[in-house]
Amino acid sequence: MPEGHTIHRAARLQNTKFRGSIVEATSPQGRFSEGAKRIAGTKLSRIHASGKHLFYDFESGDIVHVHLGLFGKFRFQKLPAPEPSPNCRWLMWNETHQLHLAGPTVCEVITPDEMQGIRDRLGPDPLAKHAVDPVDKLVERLSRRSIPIGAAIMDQKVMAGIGNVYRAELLFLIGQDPFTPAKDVPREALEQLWSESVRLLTLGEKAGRIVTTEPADVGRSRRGDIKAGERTYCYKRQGQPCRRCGEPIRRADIDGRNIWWCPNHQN
DNA sequence: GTGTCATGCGTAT
DNA sequence: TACGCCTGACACG
Repeated sequence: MPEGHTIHRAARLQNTKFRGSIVEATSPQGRFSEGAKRIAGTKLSRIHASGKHLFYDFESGDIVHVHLGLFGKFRFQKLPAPEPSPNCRWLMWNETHQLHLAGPTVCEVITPDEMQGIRDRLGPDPLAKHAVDPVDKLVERLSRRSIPIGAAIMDQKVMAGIGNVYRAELLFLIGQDPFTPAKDVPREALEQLWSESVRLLTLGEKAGRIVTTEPADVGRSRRGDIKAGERTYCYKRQGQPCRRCGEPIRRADIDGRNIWWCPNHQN
């Protein structure tokens, strides 16, 4: 389930077991054999995330760059662990734990310069520790663009880490029509967009899942009680009543991806 | 078993 | 706008 929260969570959890240790590595599926051979037996300094990109810094200067794409999945297992699946692209382990990666869009060894290039191309990341003037950057990147705001915030150069679920939920929460041209969205709304994205992705990073609803809106008393099917306001809810006003949620297509919204109070 | 869809993104047309 | 890549879950027969 890879939006930015998943990637930052992976970095945080994997650091607890791998940071500072000598690791071994293979590529059961074969497509990362050269890379695995290169890092095997070396020290992993730290793991960090930018938007949906994960970076594994090795003491040698090599960096493993991973992007999960739509299908990529990690299994983070205590040893002894089951045999890796045949489609495992990258298997990495130390004395106590193993990391099993399957189905990523990207798994490659890069240089620090290449990593910097990737990071430079990303917009502000709501989960970055010290984002500098993020709202100014949003304003700058959107002020001349006539594409719908719903398309713009999926562009990782505008904002890093937002995917299709958070897109729908963020626009719902700030009451913004997804089809408004990006340049016509007032700064005030972009300020809200930023603060809500920080709040929601932080929640998602902690919980390990996307939950955007408030307990009161789904008839519960505590966040911990929110069940599957009650965790979003819009996402995949076409035809169902808006949790805030009862209006049927609508669905449309923006650039080949589904978007859901409440036509009554997103405008 | 087959077909469809999915929380992504780069490249070609 | 379409297609390719990569996997898994689910609906349907």
